Amino acid sequence: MKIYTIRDIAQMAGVSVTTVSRVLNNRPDVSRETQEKVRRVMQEHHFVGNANARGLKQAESDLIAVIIRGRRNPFLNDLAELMLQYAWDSRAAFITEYIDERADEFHHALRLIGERRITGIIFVGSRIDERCASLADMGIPMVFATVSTENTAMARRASSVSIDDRSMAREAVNALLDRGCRRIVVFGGDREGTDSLALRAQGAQEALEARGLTLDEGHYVETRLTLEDAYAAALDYFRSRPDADAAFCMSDTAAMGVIRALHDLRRRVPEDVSVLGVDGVDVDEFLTPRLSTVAQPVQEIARRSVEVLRDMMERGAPAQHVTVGAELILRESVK
Amino acid sequence: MKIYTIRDIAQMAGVSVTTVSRVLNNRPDVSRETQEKVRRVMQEHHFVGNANARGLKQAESDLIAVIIRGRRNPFLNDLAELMLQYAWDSRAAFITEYIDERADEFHHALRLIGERRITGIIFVGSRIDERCASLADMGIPMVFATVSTENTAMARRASSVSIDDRSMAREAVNALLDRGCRRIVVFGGDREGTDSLALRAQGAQEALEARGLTLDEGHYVETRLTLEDAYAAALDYFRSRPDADAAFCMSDTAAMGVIRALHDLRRRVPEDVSVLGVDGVDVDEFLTPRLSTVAQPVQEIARRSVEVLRDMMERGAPAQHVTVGAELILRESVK
DNA sequence: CTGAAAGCGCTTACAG
DNA sequence: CTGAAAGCGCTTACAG
Repeated sequence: MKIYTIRDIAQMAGVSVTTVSRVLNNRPDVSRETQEKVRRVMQEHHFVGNANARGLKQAESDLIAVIIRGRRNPFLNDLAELMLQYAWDSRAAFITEYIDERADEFHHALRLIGERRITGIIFVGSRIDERCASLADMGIPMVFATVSTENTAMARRASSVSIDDRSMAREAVNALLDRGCRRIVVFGGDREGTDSLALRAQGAQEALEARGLTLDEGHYVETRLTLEDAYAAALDYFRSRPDADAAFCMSDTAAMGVIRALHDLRRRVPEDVSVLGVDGVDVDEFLTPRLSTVAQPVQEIARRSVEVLRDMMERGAPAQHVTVGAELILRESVK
Repeated sequence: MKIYTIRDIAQMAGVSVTTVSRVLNNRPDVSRETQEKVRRVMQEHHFVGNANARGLKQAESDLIAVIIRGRRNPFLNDLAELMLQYAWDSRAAFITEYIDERADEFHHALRLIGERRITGIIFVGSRIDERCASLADMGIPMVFATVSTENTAMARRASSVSIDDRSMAREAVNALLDRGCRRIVVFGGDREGTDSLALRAQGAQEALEARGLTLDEGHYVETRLTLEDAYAAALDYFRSRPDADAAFCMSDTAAMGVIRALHDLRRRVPEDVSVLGVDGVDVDEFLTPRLSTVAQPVQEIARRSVEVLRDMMERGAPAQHVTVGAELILRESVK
């Protein structure tokens, strides 16, 4: 078995490389016989075009990069998977690039632009890095999925598709309050800034304040939203605060860690402490107790992100900010 | 902001493109001053080389593809992640390619060879497709991670790094038998063939037969190893077999589905039914009950896979078959 | 230590 | 409908 080039195929089919290229790209201006002949030869020899050569020459073809923060985040993985599905019928090619949770997305994006000449970017689960605006200035359309850039300096240049994190968090905490919980602890990330986690912290605080309660530091636990870190943070918190009666966790993964910590402290979920997560991943309903969550509409976020990006790429549409609805799903983990 | 080429840099630095290329590739034969000058210009302009052009020309550079079956499998994701870490200090570049669980890996590999001119492949969690041997004939070294090709027709051409699935399964079932379980059900995949799942089925059967028990069809449940399918299969099975006292599941994910089904049927784990999984993913110890498992040594599999592949690529080493040890970890889900 | 030139495998005006 | 030729941005002998 050998790797054939377009030139080999041309020779074997008795046509020019130009013609083979045309067939390869499904151009209409090739006679049916020629087309069939070339196609037959290509198939016989398992011909696959060299993407490097194609990418080098054909700079105007669309190549979209989906940059995903964290290979091990099931929610983001699901989202990326769905995007690729929605992208399937698009003329553009998609490549996925996983970056470390703490990596610099600006740097990675810049590299992909130089190295692979990508022409559009979807950031999945990224932080908001204002430097990315300079990429938009290069004429690279981009959309941030799951986080809103609407109230940032790059609002007019970078699109975003996200839930309304703030009102979602308000609603979530309200649900806990409505069920009689009063001593609510929040497990979240950095409260500064304008990213999803900061907005959720604000929403939670607003809900509490509306009922005359406060979210003082002691009831806001800042942690990475991983199993390990959330578990450790929860163990630590609940040991000193045996009276807490509910936990609002900013990811389902964090909620799992928190629940395990509560079990270890012999506190029952939901009888003693109600636990509510965010994201809505598959595993939620297979846990014991089944995990309550604020489910993000993954399908819709995926679909809209691809649509918005293509609008920008194909029609030169301006940046848009799409807000999609989240759904509060109460299961066994909430009383 | 503009995308600069090596030519732009050469012009700005007052040298030839050849020299810029040399600096870019850290060749020693460039004077220090020239080197610094060029490097400065590159940095100032955020220069990033075009990977297409490089890949087109430099066919002899090493590009390794890690082909992962299933984007949503946490175990395989972890494995891939670790491989990339071990690969970090290697001179070769790695690209990851996720393929659908039921996709044709041969086809994908062939495409990558043609499109990207990859020079080595690691199949992560793949089935054994004998057609892949023809890729080996093209001189593309390959290693199958997590599944052994030792007793297949491609043993001499494709390496593999895996646990001893058969004896591992024997040991797992023995552990259940030792704890007094007698009516053991196995949730696994296709029993035909020589892949990991078939080997595990054999091992389980051997363990039972050694004690005069049999693994007849009724106690072997064939299912996809997903949460949903394992859950449905378990619900179905345990409804008609209320006397089963243990379940050996061929993945931790499947075990989670099985446990949830048992809860729904009001059967206690482990008091009524012990449950044992395979893989050893992070989430296991955060579940309730904590999941017992046969942990695969991910780190070692990742490291050895990269090593074996590099041996083949750099030293032309023949195909090797590495067996790594699995570890039985008994936690709360087993009585 | 440095540069001019050929060429990797394609695509795309351009000409017929 | 078809082909000859230029060129995408690099790397790499080769010559100096």
